[in-house]
Amino acid sequence: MTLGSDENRSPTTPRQQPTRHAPAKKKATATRQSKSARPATRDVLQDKNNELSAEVERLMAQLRQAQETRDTADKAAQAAETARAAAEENARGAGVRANGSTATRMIARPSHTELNKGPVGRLARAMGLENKKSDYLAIVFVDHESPEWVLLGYDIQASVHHLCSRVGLDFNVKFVDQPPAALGKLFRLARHSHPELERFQNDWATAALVRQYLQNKRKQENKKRKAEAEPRNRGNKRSRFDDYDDDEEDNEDEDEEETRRGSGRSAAAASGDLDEDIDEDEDAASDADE
DNA sequence: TGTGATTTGCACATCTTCTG
DNA sequence: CAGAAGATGTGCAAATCACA
Repeated sequence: MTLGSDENRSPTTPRQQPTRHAPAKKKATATRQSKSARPATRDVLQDKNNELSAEVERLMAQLRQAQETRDTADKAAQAAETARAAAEENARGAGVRANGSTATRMIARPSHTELNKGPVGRLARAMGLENKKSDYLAIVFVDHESPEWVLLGYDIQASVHHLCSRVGLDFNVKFVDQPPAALGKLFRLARHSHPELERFQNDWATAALVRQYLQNKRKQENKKRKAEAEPRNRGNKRSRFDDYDDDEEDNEDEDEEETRRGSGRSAAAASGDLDEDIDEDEDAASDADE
């Protein structure tokens, strides 16, 4: 669609010869205009219309070009990603073969139903570690050639738990509400610490560990809070006239809660050296990734 | 487009394991 | 042995999917 074009004109309408100063269309429309219409205004509007048409054409061309550029870039990125994945897979395969362990294959996330099947050890089983409790629960020393890497001597689970606080996850917040940046950082660090975690598509195993950990943490927090509230509520029956004090205490509780949350959040983020550690880890991880 | 089935994530309760 | 920490079972709500 082009504004001001002649496309919509009836084919029966004879095209008038354009003059140098007054285009045919203008003349044709002018004859149909009422006498009260001002020719000067019409000309200005028509000029404006033509200008806008040209602008639209220009922007459409720009858009087409941008889309083409983007498509090309997308294709290039996709090709690069494929090549990178293939190279990683090769390297990993070579490493595994060198260690004499089993061949690597990506482990897809099991469905909820699948995960819930069976008596115990759902997560470990889903991760393929049901027979390797040593990997899942006991200590696995990672190859630590990089001296700045500090997560040594932790098992997968402990590493993930440790990373939860290190990246500053808020234990009062649900998994889905955790900042994506923090989770991304956690996944990256976990993969760097335990390369076997790379086998799990989209870090679902790490996510499951984090989810479970957060759940238990919240449970413990709630339990603590209940326990704290219990003795105060018990034997503390008040009359209706104590409303004022009640409110004040409620406020105190809220302040306490806020402080607790704040300290919880800042426990990981507030200490400067911890942040530095995380940054260093991140750098190390990204270096390693590259 | 409405509806039933399935999946997913969560809270809560309970059990198991570990630790001092 | 008690308490802490982690794992699991159950039920619920919301999201998603498949189908008439």
